[in-house]
Amino acid sequence: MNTDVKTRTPRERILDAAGALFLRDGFRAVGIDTIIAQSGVAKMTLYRHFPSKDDLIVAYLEQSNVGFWGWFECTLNQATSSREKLLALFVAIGTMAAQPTCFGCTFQSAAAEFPSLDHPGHRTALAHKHAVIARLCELAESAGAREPQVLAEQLLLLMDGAFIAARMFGISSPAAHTAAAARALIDAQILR
Amino acid sequence: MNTDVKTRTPRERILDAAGALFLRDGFRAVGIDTIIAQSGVAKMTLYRHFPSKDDLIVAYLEQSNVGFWGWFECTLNQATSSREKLLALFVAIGTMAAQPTCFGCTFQSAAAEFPSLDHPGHRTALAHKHAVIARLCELAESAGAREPQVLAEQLLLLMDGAFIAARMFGISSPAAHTAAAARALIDAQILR
DNA sequence: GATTATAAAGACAGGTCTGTCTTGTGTCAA
DNA sequence: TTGACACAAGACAGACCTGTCTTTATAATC
Repeated sequence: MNTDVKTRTPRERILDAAGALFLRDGFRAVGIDTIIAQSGVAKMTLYRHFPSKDDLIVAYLEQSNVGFWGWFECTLNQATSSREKLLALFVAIGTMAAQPTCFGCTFQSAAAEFPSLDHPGHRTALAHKHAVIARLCELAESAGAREPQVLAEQLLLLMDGAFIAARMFGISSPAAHTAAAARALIDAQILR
Repeated sequence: MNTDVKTRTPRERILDAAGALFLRDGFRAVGIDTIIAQSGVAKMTLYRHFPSKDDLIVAYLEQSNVGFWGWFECTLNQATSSREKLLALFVAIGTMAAQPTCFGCTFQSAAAEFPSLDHPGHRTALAHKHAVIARLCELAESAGAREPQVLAEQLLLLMDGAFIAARMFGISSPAAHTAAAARALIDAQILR
């Protein structure tokens, strides 16, 4: 990552610093002062780009969403058939979530820390999860699942279980068995 | 629930009020003042029973743990064979987690809000999850699973996925498909 | 009845949080 | 050159947080 103060705009530095801190420590636990110290930016600069902390949180979640889909589609592209794409995805999720350095899913954290469905952070996180279900449903349907929507939602449960395990367990995380579990769910829905 | 101030000790009232608030709003979001207002107890009374907020959080988690195991074993007792016990358990989890009134798993929230493995709240929550895995492993072994530990950890992923879905989604939660997913995981490990 | 323990009510201190304001500096464009 | 703008640095206000202290009332025990 390019950390040069000169070649990166204040907005980028703020979002990167806030993201790393939010992901690691949580949204409520990280204060504005910590973010400006970490990003080397003045407080007024932060509040010019993001009128409130909630606005910063939403902007960070939207940036994370973009990054997520880049990783997601890149992982799918490592396989050819839809079925193999799903399997490859959950191999990647399991591998990532089983590493002790993984902090879990930031959208889960946002929804958990801001339980109200009206909170902009919760709404952004929920929209992300709905989009994931929709994309998994496309893949499930293309792979010939009997009930694509059901398989998609089952796989989301598994994916989110792996991410929360990544946050709870350090080493020896149950997330190591994500891929095998996904294969069982897929095999139960798609005849080979 | 008995809400009579007279027939319940201050300690019980504190734990019940704190539990409801922690579960609904999160640990950091709920302040001591809110807890004492909700439980109708003086601040010094709270601090006499629980020297710090962290102590209160741990006491609440331990009480939740006891309640969880009561519900858990009671649910298992509705079936006879180990295999049917597992199925009944995940039917119950799915039903509960799909209701909009479900706030998810408080141990997940504790671990997510206190990411440090050293934090007493995180440690208590993690111990709970390890105990769940151990109990699921017993059941899986008794049910004849090829790899009981693997099945137990896969089922925990599913269970935690259902709980986080309960917290993220209001209505139309993917948790509705928990039971079917559990059945697929169990069928893949246990020959009928 | 006297003593002791427990609890209610609330003031208080010290810290942290978000968000605003001021001041000074550098940069770019007209 | 000059005006407009973005930014750094930091003081500041007001709210909220945890935890302590004091005062008063009540209940149990000797």
